[in-house]
Amino acid sequence: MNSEINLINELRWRGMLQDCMPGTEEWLNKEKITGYVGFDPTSDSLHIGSLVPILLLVHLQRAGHRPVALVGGATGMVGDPSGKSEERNLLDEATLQQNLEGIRQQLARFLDFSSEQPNGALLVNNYDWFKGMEFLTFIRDVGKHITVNYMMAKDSVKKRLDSEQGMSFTEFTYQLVQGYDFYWLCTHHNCRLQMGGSDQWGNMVTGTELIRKKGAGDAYALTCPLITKADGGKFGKTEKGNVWLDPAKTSPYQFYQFWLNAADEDAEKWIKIFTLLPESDITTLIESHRQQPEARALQQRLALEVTAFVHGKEVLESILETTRGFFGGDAVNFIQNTSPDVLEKSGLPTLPYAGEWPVNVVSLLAAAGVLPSKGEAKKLIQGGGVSINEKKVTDIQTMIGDADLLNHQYLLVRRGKKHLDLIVRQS
RNA sequence: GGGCAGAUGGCCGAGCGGUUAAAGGCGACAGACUGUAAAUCUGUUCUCUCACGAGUACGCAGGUUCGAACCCUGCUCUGCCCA
Repeated sequence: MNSEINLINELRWRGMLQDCMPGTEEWLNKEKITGYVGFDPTSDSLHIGSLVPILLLVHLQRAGHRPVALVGGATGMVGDPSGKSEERNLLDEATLQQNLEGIRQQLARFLDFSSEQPNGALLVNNYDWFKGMEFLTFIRDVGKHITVNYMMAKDSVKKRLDSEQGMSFTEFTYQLVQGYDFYWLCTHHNCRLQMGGSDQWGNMVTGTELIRKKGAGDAYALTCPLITKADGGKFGKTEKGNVWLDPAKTSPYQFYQFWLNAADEDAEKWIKIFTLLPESDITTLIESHRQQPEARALQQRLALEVTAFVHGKEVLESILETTRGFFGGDAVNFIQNTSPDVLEKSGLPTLPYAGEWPVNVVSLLAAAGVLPSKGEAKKLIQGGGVSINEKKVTDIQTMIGDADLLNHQYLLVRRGKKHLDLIVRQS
């Protein structure tokens, strides 16, 4: 815990500061404060996109301030229109509960929640203060302070008002609901800072406005840029969908691969944002990477740090070993000389197969689940995209039998260049 | 309650009686080139089939026709406008 860290400077050089309200920096330097970030319980796991707000809290705590993580049990029932072109579906209460629990557990990894710390983290759920709230109370105590004119001026609202889709009253009200969160935290925990992605700016400002109007004093807001990819694609997506923090949803091996595959340009930005490495180390890394981009030192370090941060050092070890084995040299040889234990722990996708034997490649790939159907398997093979045990399969008639098994049970299937699956034969 | 517009493949968006498994774009996957990069070029992209082929599909349900995503009827949903 280093209370000498200047939060704003720290965020600034890392490229994590998009905007902050005037006076925020002076105020942060003057005293130890409490700040919060809200998380959306739309799924039972956080994904790497939410890693950014998590890191905002981590930096906050490292700078000696108290971080509060708010899970939106109430707001999740409403749905934030920011950045959404369509009205959102409402979640039912049971799903929401389950999602909250999942998120709660994940957050505990990254923040120090111990109550002995003067700046120990706090986890709150806005459902707790909204569940007893009555409609009349809300419109009298909250709605009265903010004009509709003010609310309509927000980008998120304006955009939807102009669209054909329109916007429901529920979503329109969202900024007030979130604003009240801020007010509640301000009055109950003296929390006067809200942080979040830049799409949250409007909502956050409404909160500070509400706090001021209700006579609770000054409050501040700080946003961080949304993470982008150099090629314009969506950050945090792979062909399998979102990259999750939950190892059951995205295996640590895939997680590691995601970062390792970062484009050069992205890697430079991401290593500042997603790791806690000091500035001097990062400068050196970037420098050496520019000298020798093909060494991929930057991507490797990025993948290593983030994987260790999310999944722990132990898991990382086996991933590194597996990755070296598979991409470094002789993958077939590697499998033959590696204990099943290591292979498994790395989270390399293993697929059991217990069907007919010997078997046609196409049937095998479909049956084992490497590819969704025989048709797919065939197309890929014909396109030259499949190899088994590092030998390209050229003929869809190829038969696979005992002679092909590694260690009497494994088949290494490579789809494209970098998708590996291990088929395990069950006899 | 009244008027208007609309509902097409993962998304956007053409089609408006046969040659439409449905143009084009985006996205996605693969190949070549590379550094497990980016950019570029090429191929694939409803399901099943080695293939010939077959089966499903254009909001839902019926109908007219030799033949319908396209025409008719009813319904559902969405948006806009009026009361």
